Amino acid sequence: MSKTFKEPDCNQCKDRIEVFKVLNEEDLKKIDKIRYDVLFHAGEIIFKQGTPFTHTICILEGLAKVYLEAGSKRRFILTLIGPGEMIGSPGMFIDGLHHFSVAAVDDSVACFVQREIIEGIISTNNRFATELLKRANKRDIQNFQRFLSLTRKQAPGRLAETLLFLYHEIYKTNPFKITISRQDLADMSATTKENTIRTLKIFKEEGLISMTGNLVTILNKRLLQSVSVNG
Amino acid sequence: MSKTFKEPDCNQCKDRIEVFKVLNEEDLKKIDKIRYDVLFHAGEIIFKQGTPFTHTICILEGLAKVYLEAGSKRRFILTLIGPGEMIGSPGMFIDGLHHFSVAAVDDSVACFVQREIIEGIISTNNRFATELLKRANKRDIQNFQRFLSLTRKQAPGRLAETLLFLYHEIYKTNPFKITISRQDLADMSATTKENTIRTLKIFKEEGLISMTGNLVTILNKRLLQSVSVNG
DNA sequence: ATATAATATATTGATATAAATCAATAGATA
DNA sequence: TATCTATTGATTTATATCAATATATTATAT
Repeated sequence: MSKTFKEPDCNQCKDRIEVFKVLNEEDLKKIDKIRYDVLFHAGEIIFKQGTPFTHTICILEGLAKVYLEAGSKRRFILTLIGPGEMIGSPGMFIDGLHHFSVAAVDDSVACFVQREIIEGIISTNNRFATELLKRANKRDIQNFQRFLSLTRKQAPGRLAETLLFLYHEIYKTNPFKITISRQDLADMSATTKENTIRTLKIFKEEGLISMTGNLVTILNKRLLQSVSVNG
Repeated sequence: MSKTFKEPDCNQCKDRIEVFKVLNEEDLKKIDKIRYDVLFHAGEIIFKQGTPFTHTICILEGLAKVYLEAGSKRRFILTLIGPGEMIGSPGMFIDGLHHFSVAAVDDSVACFVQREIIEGIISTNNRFATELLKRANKRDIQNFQRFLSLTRKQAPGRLAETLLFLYHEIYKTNPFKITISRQDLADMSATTKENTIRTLKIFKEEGLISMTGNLVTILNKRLLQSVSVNG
């Protein structure tokens, strides 16, 4: 963790972060007053699972991974988050703890807002509460998809899904240069790094993708999608 | 689906359903006015995934399973629900569709409340909205646990978890007579019925449980818990 | 700045194993 | 009697694990 600074104002985020669109002048002022930005270097931890949940964050620049850990074993990456999303914590209203860890993948700037401020707005601005409920529902639906992926698909299907997610949701260009490691790809696809590498090789041999170093090109999106869907 | 009737009033549910505790007189009146009960026989479907989400339900009597389906393949049981919980749908505020199916396991009575009424209360009673957010967070935390179970534990660990869930959350006595099938046990543990039966046999041989027909006795809870935790 | 050492990440191969699948039979329920 | 659920056995297979090497990245010293 390094530099603490403060510059972009909240109106920018009102435009680009879905749940903030319903905030009024007053709400934004409350946030703007106490918010601050922190620069994280690639690899640094932003939130640690199990620690007190004191602030929500928004990634203003860069990319972060949100993941579950348990014991010393394997990690499970819930999602990657770039600019445009607020990261709260399911610990809000429950035990006041973080239930996942968040780490910077690229050098990233995160905006910190005290949890109490957000809770206050929830209790006074009903549209905001409703917006958060909507977001929770979206997350539920995504989680359901994830359950089906984990129980019905085999590893190649899940890896194909991960690659399409990276293309559609994160890097948005083709080809794209991944900044996450092979281990991260594995942790997103619920498999091992060895298996991931082997499967990527097969994808290359079958002409689904090309991949040199960290530059990925999706060559046959239709087929990749078919692998993703049919498992 | 059979008999439509109406008798118990909402005050009973205000006491026993967490999210209803914050409802005021007026809210309860709105609900009481339009609610109705339906008796479902064991095996009958209450909600079908993909159909319009028109009513929330509460199970007043009996037991229901909430599950995901995809294609003709395997099902994934998200949870079992008895009296004391409201079943909404993540389709609320999103696409107005059900994203899971619900079926009666035992003969069950379900109370139906029009979705619009619930949505109306959300928009006027902030405490209710907050209560639902809290519930969404709880669900998130449970989902995280589930993700870890699916990715880190092997089948015996997940089955042990299922048995303990049945004991702690559903039947609450020991021994308990399960009303769900072996296939259901498998669908809760993300494995096959054959594997489930074989693993139950091992649990019996190792003195963790005894099981004759559908009567389950947890003999060594400590060890069963250890299997559940360590996978 | 450049070379070299040290460390982390990526890759390939060989092996072990949990668990799915297929198949047949037994038992329970309608 | 017929149909659905449960059980046991044999076989296959996806994938984890272990082990070794290669490549890339970072740190350190000259």
